[in-house]
Amino acid sequence: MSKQLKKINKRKAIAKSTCDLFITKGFVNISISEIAKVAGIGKGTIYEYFTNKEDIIFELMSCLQEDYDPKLKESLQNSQSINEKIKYLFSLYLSDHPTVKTQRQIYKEFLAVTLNNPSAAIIEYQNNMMEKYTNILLEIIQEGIENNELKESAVHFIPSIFATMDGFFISRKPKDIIIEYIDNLSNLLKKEE
Amino acid sequence: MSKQLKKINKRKAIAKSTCDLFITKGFVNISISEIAKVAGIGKGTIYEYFTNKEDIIFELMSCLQEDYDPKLKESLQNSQSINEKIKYLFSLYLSDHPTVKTQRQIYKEFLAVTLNNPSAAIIEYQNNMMEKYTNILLEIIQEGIENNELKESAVHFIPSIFATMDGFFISRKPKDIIIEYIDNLSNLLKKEE
Amino acid sequence: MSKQLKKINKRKAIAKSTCDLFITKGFVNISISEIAKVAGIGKGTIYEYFTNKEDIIFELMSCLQEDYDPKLKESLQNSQSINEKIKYLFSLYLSDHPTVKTQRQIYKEFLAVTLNNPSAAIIEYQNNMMEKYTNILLEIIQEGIENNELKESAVHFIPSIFATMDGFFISRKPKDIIIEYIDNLSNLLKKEE
Amino acid sequence: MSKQLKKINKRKAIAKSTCDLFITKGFVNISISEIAKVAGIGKGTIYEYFTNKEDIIFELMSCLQEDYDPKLKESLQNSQSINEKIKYLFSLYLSDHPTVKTQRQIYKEFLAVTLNNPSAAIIEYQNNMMEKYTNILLEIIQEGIENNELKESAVHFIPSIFATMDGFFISRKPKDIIIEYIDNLSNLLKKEE
DNA sequence: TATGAATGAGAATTCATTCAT
DNA sequence: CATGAATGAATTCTCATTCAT
Repeated sequence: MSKQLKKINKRKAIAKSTCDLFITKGFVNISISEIAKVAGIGKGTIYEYFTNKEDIIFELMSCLQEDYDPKLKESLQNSQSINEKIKYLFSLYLSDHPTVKTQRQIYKEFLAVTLNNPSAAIIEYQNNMMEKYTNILLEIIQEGIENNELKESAVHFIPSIFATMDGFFISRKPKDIIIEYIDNLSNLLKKEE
Repeated sequence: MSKQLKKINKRKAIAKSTCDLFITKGFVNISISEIAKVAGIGKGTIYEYFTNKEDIIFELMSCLQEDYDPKLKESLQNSQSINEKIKYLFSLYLSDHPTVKTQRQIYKEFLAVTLNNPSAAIIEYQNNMMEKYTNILLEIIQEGIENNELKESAVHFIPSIFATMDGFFISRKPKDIIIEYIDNLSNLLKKEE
Repeated sequence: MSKQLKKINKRKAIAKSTCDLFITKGFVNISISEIAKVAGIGKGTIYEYFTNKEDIIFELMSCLQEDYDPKLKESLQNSQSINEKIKYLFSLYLSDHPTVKTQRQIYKEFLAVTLNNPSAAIIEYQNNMMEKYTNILLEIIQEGIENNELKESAVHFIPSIFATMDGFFISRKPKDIIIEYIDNLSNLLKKEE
Repeated sequence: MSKQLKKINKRKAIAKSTCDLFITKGFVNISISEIAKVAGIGKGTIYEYFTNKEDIIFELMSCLQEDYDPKLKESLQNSQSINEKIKYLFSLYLSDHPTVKTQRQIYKEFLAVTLNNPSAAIIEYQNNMMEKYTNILLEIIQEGIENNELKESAVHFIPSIFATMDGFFISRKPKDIIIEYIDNLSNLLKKEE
């Protein structure tokens, strides 16, 4: 393994080891000392791999996506219906699977950080992430339109859907409200025959 | 003026005086010392009127709503169409009026605080606020249904619309995206003839 | 009632009203605000009657003695044996009577203050108090010697007995240890026949 | 020197460096800033070695005992008579040696802290300390009994003697009073022939 | 490369006391 | 007389970051 790869892997390992801590105490209430402790390394070593505290949660977000995305891709490929695909795409907001719940909580911490310190880098990161998932949704919906399952206007709702998810999410709406919303929107966008 | 009223008014005055500071630097980056300075009072005096820093932004939110709500009510009463009413209701997210822009930025700070410290009190405050505006939207939409302007299913989208607004908001989507969304949704919910 | 007497009485009343507070929280953990609150007066008014916080606990000590001393005197007069008299004299350290327990706890707070801030005035106050009770003990013991109940050397132990009581007291020794000590010393000082 | 040992030693060094400060101003009147200053370290560094202010005076007490105990042991071993041994045992309360005077004053501060904040940990610490010296006294007295120098009842006075010392101490009784007491008690406990 | 000891600026909060009403 | 609003100095403690080893 090259030196650089080794460094990248350690960076990932450190970030992942902080996961529980972020969830339990929340980003703002965690100190570098605590992070170093759970990572099993020295305080100074943190700064060999990260430029600052925020850098860590971004890496963590990336790691979680690295885990999440292939699974998502697979789920999407195995899905038959549009409905099913959408359900998988939004599993971050809905799933009760422990792994996903963890990812969801980290995402909340991430959102809090982006609100507290909206630096250019953060905004870009956030936009890229949003774009990635939006594109996936776009593909699903376009497929639905091509299959005559969805109205053409469905495409206009793509940018809003993730916004709605985030909105439900930050106001802590229960899962069933979210599902209801997806169902209602699906009905509305379904091609009537 | 009674003593108690005087105290309430001063509390409001202090909260309002911090408005610019919250917008410029953001809640987390402000110290009590700075707040006391812009309020023109001693550090200790802050604690005569507020139990802690968060208390201040809640009071500020309340003050802004106290100013905002009567204007909103008036605007709604003077509006003829449903579209217009909805536009007014969402003006917090859209208006370029300096006062509203200020309110919008404070709302963002407020959201950040709710994400950082989701205490029971905060969640309740947030829920009450959400409920208030949701009820207004409900009235507007029910009126539209009664007037045969909207589909009955429109009522199902009420809980999601504020979520969508918040979602657009926290991901810093530009105004026109938001307007586009409202228009698209309006079209979809419009009763077809 | 003369103006001055009125003032003195109010001073006493304020001091007494703080009694529970001192016991519950301890002198160092109490603020003037709290004192004013339980006294049912304004914060500023405290300074009309006391020069500072310590002044209050001294007044309180005095008040408690004013209540305690006549009762003690009466008990001593009604006692037949020396043993009984000594028991009454040390009731501050021993009694389970609620009133006395209160006095005991206040005495502990008082001791803490004298250790923290051994000003000349405090030391004098403490010495006077000690002298008063020492003299009572002296009388009791001299009576015992005259009655041929006690050895003459008993008189030498007078200064030490209160010290021993205080020592047991500050190291929180249980009541039975203290009683045992008194019994042992009594035996030792008893005139052998 | 191992890292841990280094840390322990620095902890001791810091505690010892504060000694004069505690004596001059008293525990309650000292700030962490002052402590850091006399220790020649940064304010934050204090918290690398101590959990709080009280922790420092406990460490200081321990350090002084570490110095005191071997000397005491030696003195006791070199002593011939019981009287002499007792005198050494109580030297903390009596000696005019500068080192011991310092230890005495720190002990007073320690007592003040125990009265102000009678936490479980403090009480335990205090009890252990008391037990240690009580056991030494017990050995001395038992030896005296075995040698037929002391009455058997002498053993009953062991628990009280340190209490008496502390009592004399906190009411600032002069040395000769304390010596007189020891002499009187010795006489009383001496086996009569 | 890894470390953790050292730090001092800065945080929130408290509080005895004053003084205008 | 009584008050309580106002205060700012002072307090304890935190923490991201640096740097010598």
